[in-house]
Parts: sequence; structure tokens; C-alpha cells
Amino acid sequence: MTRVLVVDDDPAIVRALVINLRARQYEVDSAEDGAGALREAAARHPDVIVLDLGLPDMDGVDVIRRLREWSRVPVLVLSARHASGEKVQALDAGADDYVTKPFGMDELLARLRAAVRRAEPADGGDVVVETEAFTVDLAAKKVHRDGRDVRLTPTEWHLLEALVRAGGRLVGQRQLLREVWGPSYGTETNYLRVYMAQLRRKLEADPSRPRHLITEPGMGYRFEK
Amino acid sequence: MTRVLVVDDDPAIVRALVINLRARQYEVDSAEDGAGALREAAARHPDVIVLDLGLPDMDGVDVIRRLREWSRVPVLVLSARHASGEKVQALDAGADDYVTKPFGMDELLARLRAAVRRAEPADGGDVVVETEAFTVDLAAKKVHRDGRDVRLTPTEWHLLEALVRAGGRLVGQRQLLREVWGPSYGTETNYLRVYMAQLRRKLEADPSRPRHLITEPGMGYRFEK
DNA sequence: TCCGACCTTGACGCAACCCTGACGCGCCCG
DNA sequence: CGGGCGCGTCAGGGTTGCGTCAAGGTCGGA
Repeated sequence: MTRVLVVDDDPAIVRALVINLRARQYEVDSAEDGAGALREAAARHPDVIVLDLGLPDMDGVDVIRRLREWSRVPVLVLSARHASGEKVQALDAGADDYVTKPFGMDELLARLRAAVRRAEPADGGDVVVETEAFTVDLAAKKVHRDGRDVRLTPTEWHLLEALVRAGGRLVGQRQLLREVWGPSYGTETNYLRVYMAQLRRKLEADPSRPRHLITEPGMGYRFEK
Repeated sequence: MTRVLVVDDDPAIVRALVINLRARQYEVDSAEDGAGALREAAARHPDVIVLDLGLPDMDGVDVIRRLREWSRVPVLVLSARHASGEKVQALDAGADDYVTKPFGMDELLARLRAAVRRAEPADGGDVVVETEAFTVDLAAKKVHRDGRDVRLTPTEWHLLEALVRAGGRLVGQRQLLREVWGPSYGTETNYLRVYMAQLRRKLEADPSRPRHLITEPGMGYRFEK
């Protein structure tokens, strides 16, 4: 879940933002001055900060500078000032975006999404699923087992991916066939048998008694951690 | 030097931007429609794009979408529309910032600096990637091996860069082709074969048995440390 | 104008992959 | 008790994809 830190000395704005963000499944913290902002940022490691420039205790631009000494978290500045000098200062201090009050909530949210999206893959947004026998990295398209990489053919990988992405739920054979071989393949269940066998041979400790690539007779297959 | 691509159908705006940017030591290309923008982006690999939404040949939002199919270059949108719906659309399509006309030149430049600053070191984290056989310096665009520089042609370098930036993840052949040769080259997989062979000949200890530039048959290629 | 570096393009051999059919086994139901 | 069904296994053959080589083309510099 994405964590947002909202910094503003006007409780009405904080409240409005918190409500809107929480409604969209963000996790939200807040602060009402610069010192609090820096403290919260260090303690909670937010994924993005919405920062009002007009704070009671210190200059907003200084807050950005202090923050940038140790963090690259995206900062979206909120300000009543329309003067371009202010904007330039804030942006050059390290802010990522600058929105003037009064602002449209949907625009702000869109800019927030943009800021978060940008930062995401830099951290290493790998989706990794682990079992006691092997490890599947969906982003890198890599399978690890006993400390070494397992080579999968394209079809084997597609099949494994379809199962793993289902997240433990049962996947019907028809759906599996369509996902891997295309929409016109609905009945060739022998394909599934062959490739499931190959996957088990490559991934399971005891291929004849699979613990992770499970057959549900008459229905489909399931991936289990 | 930072390379900027300016896209606008109004010659006056293009001229103003080009002059201002060149004066600040940017390298500037320009295009006057969506097709030209995509072509230039593929050919010149700019570090940031300034894109007017009101283009004569296609919707600006579509330009962003098409661009995002193969590139993560920062896009700064320029538009006469103030409506928040437009902004949300553009930002969610993959734009990084949105400035409404008429715009202040110093503000635009500040936003441009912010976009470039963000993108630069955020890409892969490490600027220098080492393997036991060779070293790649992404910032200096240099490859070292056995204590001496390896001469790479521009295309060889683009290809190597695309692979190294992926950081061990598999890169599909289509994506690779688009990143290196441009969006219209989706099927010429023979290019990949030829240039991968050249890279391996220059970089791998045993080119016939590559340890770092790996082929995943039917899927793509992978750089491994 | 010539030369070299680089990019494109086609052809060819080989290995790997995908499909396919056959067979055996266990389970359920008649 | 026997037949049918679904699943796992195996091996062979057609096809695809990859690596390699070489020739032609383009562009810029000497």
C-alpha cells in the first residue's frame, strides 16, 4: 500500500486530503509544521509527501532542502503563492511538483499518482513468490531452485505464470488453455498434462508427488506455496 | 549534455523554447506533430520531452501512450486546456508534469530541471555495473575490459544499455527492438541476433558460451552480473 | 573521390521447442 | 467385476528460433 505524508498547518485542508486519500486506499500520516514533517518523514518513510509551503515554524523550501539531504522521496508542493519565483525556488530545492491553492482534488490526485508511479520501479518493484522448493520472480521472469536458475521454455513459463498469478486459487483447464495457448484452444487438455509434467520435473522435489503444482481432478490446477 | 525534444505545432513557441534552452546549454530537437515526435524520440533518445497536447495529426494523450510502450523518458505536457479532466488524462497516460499556456519561461525551465534531475540517477541506482568479465559505466557510456576500453558502435551501446538498465530482468525481443531501433521495429529479430553476437564477441570471455548476455529462447535476452 | 566504419539484409545449419499419438495406471460408476 | 474416464508418462517428428557468416549499402571524413 502506498503511504502518503500530508503536511499543512490548516486543519481543514489536512482533513480534506486525508479523507480523499484514505478513500482511495492510501495510508496517510500528517504533520502540521516543518519540524513535524521531517520527524514523520524519517519515522514513517512515506512513498510521497504533500507539502504546504506556508508553515508556521520554518520556510517550506528549507524543509525540502533538509529532506533532500537524506531522502529522494517525491515531494508535491502545495502553495497559495502563484509567483513564479516561489515555484522555481521550491522546484530547484528538490520538489517534484508544484500545485497552487485552491486546487482541484482530482488533479492533485493525478499528480500524486504520477509522482508515485515514477518512483516505483526505481526501488526494485519485483514481484517474488517463494515456496520451500523454488522461487518465482514474475518481473524478471526468473525461477530459482537450490541456488541456481532453472531454465524454462516460453510455454512452461506462461503456464507457471498463469498459475502463480492466480495466487493459490484454482484455475480451470479451459481458462488455463486459453491464457497460455490462445482463445481458440479450449479442449486440448493433453497439452496441459504434458507441460504440467515438465514443470513438476523441473521444479518439484518429488515430481511424482507434487506439493506446489497441484491437480484438482476434473476441474483444473492450482499453485500452492 | 541534456537532450530535450520540443513538440509543438506553433512555430513561435518552438522557437522561443529552442532559443531559451540552447542558451542554457541544452541540446534541442523539435517536432511539429505527433508522428514526428515519436520518430524523433526513437531516433534521438532525448532525456526529456516537452509536448504540446494540441497537435494537428493525433491526440496528444495518444502520443504519450505510444511513447510509454517502449520508453520511460520524462514528458512535460504543455497545453492551452485548463480543464482538470485533460490534466488527469494526460498524467495518467504517463505524463510527468502538466503546464498550462500561457506559461512562465522560468517556471517551465524549473519544472524541466526537476524532471531531468529525478530521472537521472533514479534509473538503475548504480551507474557502474561490474561483472567478472567487464565493467559498464552507464553515465560515462564506457565499457572496460581487462584494463582497457572497449570500442562499441552506437547501436551496440544502445543494446547493451537497454539490457544493463533492466537490471537482470528479462527483456522481450519486441521491447528491445523498440528501445534500440524505434517503435516501428517490432519484428526484425535478426537485428538482435547480429548485434548480440557482436556484443558477445567483444565482451564475453567465451562468446560461444555467454555468461552475461543470456538468451532466453523464444522470450528475449537478459543481462546477468 | 576514395576509404573505412557502421548498419542492413539474406542464406544456411543446427539445436531446441512444440505438438502429437500411444500406453499405463488409478478412480469412479455402472 | 469390468468398462470408461481422466491423468501422467514417454518418445518421435515437424517446425521454429537462434547463431553465424558474408555481401551490399550508406554515410562521413580524409
